[in-house]
Amino acid sequence: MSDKRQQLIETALELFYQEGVQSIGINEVLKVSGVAKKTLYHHFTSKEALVLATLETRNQRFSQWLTVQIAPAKNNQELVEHLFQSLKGWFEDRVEVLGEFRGCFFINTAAEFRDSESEISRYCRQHKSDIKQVIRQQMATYADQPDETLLERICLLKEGVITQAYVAQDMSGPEQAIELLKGR
Amino acid sequence: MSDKRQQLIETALELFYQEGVQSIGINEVLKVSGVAKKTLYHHFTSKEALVLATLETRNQRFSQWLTVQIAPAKNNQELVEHLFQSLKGWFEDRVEVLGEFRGCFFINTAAEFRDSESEISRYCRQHKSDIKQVIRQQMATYADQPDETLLERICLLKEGVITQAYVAQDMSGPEQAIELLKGR
DNA sequence: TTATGGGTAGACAGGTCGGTCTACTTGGTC
DNA sequence: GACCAAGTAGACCGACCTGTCTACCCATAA
Repeated sequence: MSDKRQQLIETALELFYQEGVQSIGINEVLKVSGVAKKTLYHHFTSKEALVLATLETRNQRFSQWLTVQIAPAKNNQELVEHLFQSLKGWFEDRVEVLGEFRGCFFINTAAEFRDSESEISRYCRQHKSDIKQVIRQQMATYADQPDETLLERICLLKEGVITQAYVAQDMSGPEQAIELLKGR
Repeated sequence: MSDKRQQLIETALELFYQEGVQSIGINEVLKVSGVAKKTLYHHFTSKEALVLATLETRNQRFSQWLTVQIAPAKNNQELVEHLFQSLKGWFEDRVEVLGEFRGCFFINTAAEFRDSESEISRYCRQHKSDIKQVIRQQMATYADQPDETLLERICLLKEGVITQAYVAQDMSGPEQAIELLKGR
């Protein structure tokens, strides 16, 4: 992948995540990245293609980060602890690779593109199942049969804590989720 | 309130909720409502003022609907049951007053307006505490001291089930939330 | 040297955006 | 009838949007 292509994606991802895909036009991406318009259209057929590339980059980055965060977990209790404490670190801007917390890029982007059959919405949906798979795979490192019920609950609470942190500016979700899952 | 003002809010709310605030320009609101532009600016100083009016209308509508749905609850277990089954009905388009399900208008709008200090974001935040109060008040009808921990958990799971229903198109959240809260 | 690929600045096009304004109509009240 | 409030159609404005295109440059490989 070329330097310019990467530079465009990085710049666009940062701007889109902070401000919103529809709030940032391609001229702003070009101005901030210092790349020429023709170069942008050399690498991407449209703004949508650029948006999808930012989603893919974010997906890989988030998946990798989470994979590392939960890797030490040797049982379900540790998994829950690692996962939600990691999310808390994200909300509190302690994860540089994920940028200043502005909620979940995928939730936000799905909100901006309401047509659930659009490629962008479908990609956001895919991200959610990708993350579920990341968690399931970690469960599989210490259990023959991952606890599917627990997995469902973790994913449900994950959406809850993220949304609450962003919309309500309430960062207490992770501790609550940990306590709640201890009850089972 | 005048007929035209009400007509503008209703039309804008429907369009904004289905498509997104930034995806619908005022010219589209005018075309669909059949109201003249000068009339719109007679009633609202700006598009933002119209957006805030739609948020208020939605807030009242959702609060009222939820109040009615959970009114029969005589204990925490019933409250949880009524609340989450009501949400499920919403997701499955069984609540006409809330329109075709497109997630939470407040979550979506907060995603479209990323500046958390904007009036719009602050209103979305306010909505979340208003709904929390609706639930707390219902708890107070059958308990001297509402269970604040349960209330927190309900709100957390409420965000989770809504987000998951919208982004992941997974409507199984409410049953999971009910089971999870039974464990406490 | 030539060809190719990647890149530059930025003008241009057609369209939409939010908001302002002209000129006029209608209905109700005094 | 005069006045006021609410309303109409829609032109206009400046700004911004996405995408196309001209004319040109630079580096590398053959």
